[in-house]
Amino acid sequence: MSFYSEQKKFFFAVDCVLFSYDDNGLNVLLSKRLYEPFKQNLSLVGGFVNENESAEEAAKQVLQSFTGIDNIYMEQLYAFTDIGRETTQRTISLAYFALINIQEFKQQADKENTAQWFAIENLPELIPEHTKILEFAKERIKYRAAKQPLLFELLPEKFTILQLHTLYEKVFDIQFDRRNIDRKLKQTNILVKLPEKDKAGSRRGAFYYKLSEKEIKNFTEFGNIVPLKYHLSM
Amino acid sequence: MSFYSEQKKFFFAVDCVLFSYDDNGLNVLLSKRLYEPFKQNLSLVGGFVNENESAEEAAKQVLQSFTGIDNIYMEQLYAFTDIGRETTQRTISLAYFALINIQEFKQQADKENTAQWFAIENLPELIPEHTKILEFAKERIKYRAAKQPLLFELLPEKFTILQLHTLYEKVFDIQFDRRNIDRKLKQTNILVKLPEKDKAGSRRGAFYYKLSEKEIKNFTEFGNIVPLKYHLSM
DNA sequence: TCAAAAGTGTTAAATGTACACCCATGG
DNA sequence: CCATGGGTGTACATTTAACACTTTTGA
Repeated sequence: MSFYSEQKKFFFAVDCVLFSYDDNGLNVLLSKRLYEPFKQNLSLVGGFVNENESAEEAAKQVLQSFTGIDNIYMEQLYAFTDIGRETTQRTISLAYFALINIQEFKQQADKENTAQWFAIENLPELIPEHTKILEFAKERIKYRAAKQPLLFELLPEKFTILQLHTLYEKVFDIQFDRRNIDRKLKQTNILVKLPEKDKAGSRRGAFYYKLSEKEIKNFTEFGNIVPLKYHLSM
Repeated sequence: MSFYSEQKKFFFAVDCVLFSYDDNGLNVLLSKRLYEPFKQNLSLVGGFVNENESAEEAAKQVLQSFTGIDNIYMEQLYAFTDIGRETTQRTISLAYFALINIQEFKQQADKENTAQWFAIENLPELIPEHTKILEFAKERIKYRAAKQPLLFELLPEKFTILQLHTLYEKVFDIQFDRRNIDRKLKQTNILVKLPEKDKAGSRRGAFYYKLSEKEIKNFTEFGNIVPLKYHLSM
């Protein structure tokens, strides 16, 4: 096609901000870069998009290759297209945002063994663009968590209300009144109380809950799990 | 760079959903495609990204070339990367969303004279991907209009409260109680009442308002200009 | 003087938030 | 029996939305 032949072509990559959650709070997966520029530096996990796949497929593939997990929650974040982002070759980067339950993470899936979790409170220096992408991702997780049942992606199947509550506090970096947030969470009806208790935290024990498959289907939005003033707009 | 040389490259285009507003409601600018595939079909205005520009610059350039306007409100919408979107050549498309005051539109800026406004209620058939992009844009305008002072971009500098109110109704396709929305709009303090009146609509005449340069700087969010139930999340 | 649109206030309901006490249990 | 975290309810403040009458003025 003559019209197309006049046009330039670009490298096209995906960068994934993969979050997990543990006692340190939120973590993000970084890996050592295996190629220039910034070879050996830590960076978000990513890869080039191939001819025969969409960016979404490429991102899924990246995540699968680093974690060994197949069906990871993932959404498109933002496209970064500035020139001179990387010094050697101009590359279009499409950022994705993803969440996993860290208990399902399989380190050995990462053949090169270059990937490592870092607490988001204590990150190494990244290339400026990745720092920016991370900022977008931290906004996005707060934005969604306030409105949608998203944070469950970070927890095991069974969890206590306190675990969930604490997760909200870590994500928002704010303390929430236990009585209010617990009640709101329970009122959603997307939680099913299990007969078992987690006895680790107290003598009395706290009941485990899981997501209700049935209710989650019809469920659309939280009525303000977190106080309105902490809601973001995007 | 040997690593890069193994990677595929892609065409990279921007597609812009440019909205304007008049008595017909919201309009979108479409143009006849000058190249295959779908040559002569109507499509969103767009263009390829050049080597020496970011996607944002490319989109600004597209909008400027079709409208003659320089500083157009614009934001990134979503990247569409599916294979087989277009039949001949695989192209990555980054969609942008933009708003103008139709009174500033200069038809003659469009050298090929291929661009035309269409009421969004009455659009011709577009390629499926552009239909999808438009859906994203219609969501986005509602999402933002509910929270941010965005719709002013569609109006002339001076406007009446009724014009603004009607615009909200067209965007959301809902009737809003005049007493509530007018009061909320005025309470924001981002509106300045002008001494002049628009006498076209009534004997009494309705005061013109304009945006307050001063207040708009500090302004962040509407407290629910439109009822909460009409808010979207993205 | 009247028709037609502009302008404005009140109230009831729902929602959000602050707050404190009892419960169950294992040691 | 008591220390520890688990579990729950109430009341007040704020926000939201429904609703209707008065004003202005040109013809």
